[in-house]
Amino acid sequence: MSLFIYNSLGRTKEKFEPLHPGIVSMYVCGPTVYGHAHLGHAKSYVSFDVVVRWLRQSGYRVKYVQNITDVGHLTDDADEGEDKIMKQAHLEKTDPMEIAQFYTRSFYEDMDWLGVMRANIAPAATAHIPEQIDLVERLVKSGHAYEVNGNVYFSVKSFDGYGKLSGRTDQDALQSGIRVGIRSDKRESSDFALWKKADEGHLMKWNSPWSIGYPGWHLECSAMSMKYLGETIDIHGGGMENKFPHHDCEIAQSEAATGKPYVRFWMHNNMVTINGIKMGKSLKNSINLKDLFRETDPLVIRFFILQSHYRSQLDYSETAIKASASGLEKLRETRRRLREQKDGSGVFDCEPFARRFTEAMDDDFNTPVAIAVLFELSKAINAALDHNEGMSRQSREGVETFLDQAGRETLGILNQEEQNGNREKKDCVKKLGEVMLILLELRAEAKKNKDFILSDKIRNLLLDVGIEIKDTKEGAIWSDKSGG
RNA sequence: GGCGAAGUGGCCGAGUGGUUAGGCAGAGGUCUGCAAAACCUUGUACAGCGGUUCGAAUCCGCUCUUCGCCUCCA
Repeated sequence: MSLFIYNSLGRTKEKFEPLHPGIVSMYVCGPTVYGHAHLGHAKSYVSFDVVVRWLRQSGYRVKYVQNITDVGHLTDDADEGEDKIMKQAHLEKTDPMEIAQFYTRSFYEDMDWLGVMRANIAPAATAHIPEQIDLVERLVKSGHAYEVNGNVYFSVKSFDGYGKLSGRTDQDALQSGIRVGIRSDKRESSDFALWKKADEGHLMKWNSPWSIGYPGWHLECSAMSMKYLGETIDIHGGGMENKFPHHDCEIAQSEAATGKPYVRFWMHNNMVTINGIKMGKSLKNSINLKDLFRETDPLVIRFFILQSHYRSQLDYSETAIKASASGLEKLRETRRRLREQKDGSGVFDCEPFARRFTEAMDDDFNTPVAIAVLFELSKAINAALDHNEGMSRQSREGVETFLDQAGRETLGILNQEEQNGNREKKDCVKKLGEVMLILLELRAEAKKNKDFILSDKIRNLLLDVGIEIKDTKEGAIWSDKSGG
């Protein structure tokens, strides 16, 4: 069995083999940190988190780099517009670096809630200015870039195959679409900035051979990807909206500088929409994760995201989230039930499910199908446990191992207990268990005496504080549903 | 205008040339003091119109609609 990945470059699924056997180099475009993360960020980073996890499950050593863009780029490639981080700094009456730091921390906080594992290296653009200057120098020397008035531009004409990723290869057609009358030193309007001279009052600026200024907005990914992963990497991921111009520019400047292929597999994840319209910071319709987490278990959000394919648009609605919450709860319930189950004699083989799960994941990370397999497994497990013979110890352990590997390690959706199990809370949890035993015993006594008013009262009052009691054949069991 | 993606049952959402995706919601049932959970049963879906084919929702063409990119954006 082998892994197939949809490569945006070529638009087909291709068999994945890393450049160096056993080791995968992977770079994913990180966030620009000038505001709190929203649901769109969640979709992107959860999706790539699962990609990394699955590659690791498949036995690869993955070197995963995800940058933090802490330089505010201009809102426009035509030398106009404002620097977003600087703008936010003005708004918050502080300086750009504080803005960047604040929102970087906020970003990681949200990603932690979503169970997104940290990248191996998370380089900041501002910490790699020399590397970026270096790359620009290489391009100037080789004739792919030119300097005018302290600004340096990449000459698109000098690079054959510009636009091959997005399919925008006809530069003349592109030019005609670009509005006229821009004030710029560019030779061609499709040329893009590698280095910009800082205006008066621009706060984030560095010395360079050309001017005191700041790097162009495509540059950091190329420079940092090459520094940490080499000149040719296996996988580069990012949002679809970055195909053009960002990724096409990255390819051009990188390959022009090295003469080698920049990226072997390009992966692009699709957008989150609300009522069919793209969610975006600029559109002011984005759903802030911190707000969302107030009402919804972050892992429900993760599950909701993984229930659709990463290359599909995901339409947000409250009813869709609720449906996901119920679905995930069903899987969690099965996981819990399995854990509390006494040994029986029935034999249960989860191998067919494991095989189908692997097939789904190997088919371009098809998490919706993988999750469907878990639902079918859940049904089969429950049916087996409902049966008088139950499940033998060996069978149960086999199923638990698979569920931990698939649901927890790979998809990251069945790890609630771990999240709740903060060290400092351990003692509390233990005490709660003891207290619950007492309550359940009292309730059992009431039931025995047919005092259903009292037994129901105990159950209802506990439910009010988030503890659910269920009567089963083997007596009452309880679970804490309040912990998120 | 150029480049690209997509239209699936009440909702979300996979997939595919002929055989059940899955989840949520709904209906009926089993179990239960009741509840919850679980299980069983239940849904003649694939935008429209042509064409290819023994057979298409799946391939081709046209039409309609939606969305993304062509300004920063996950």
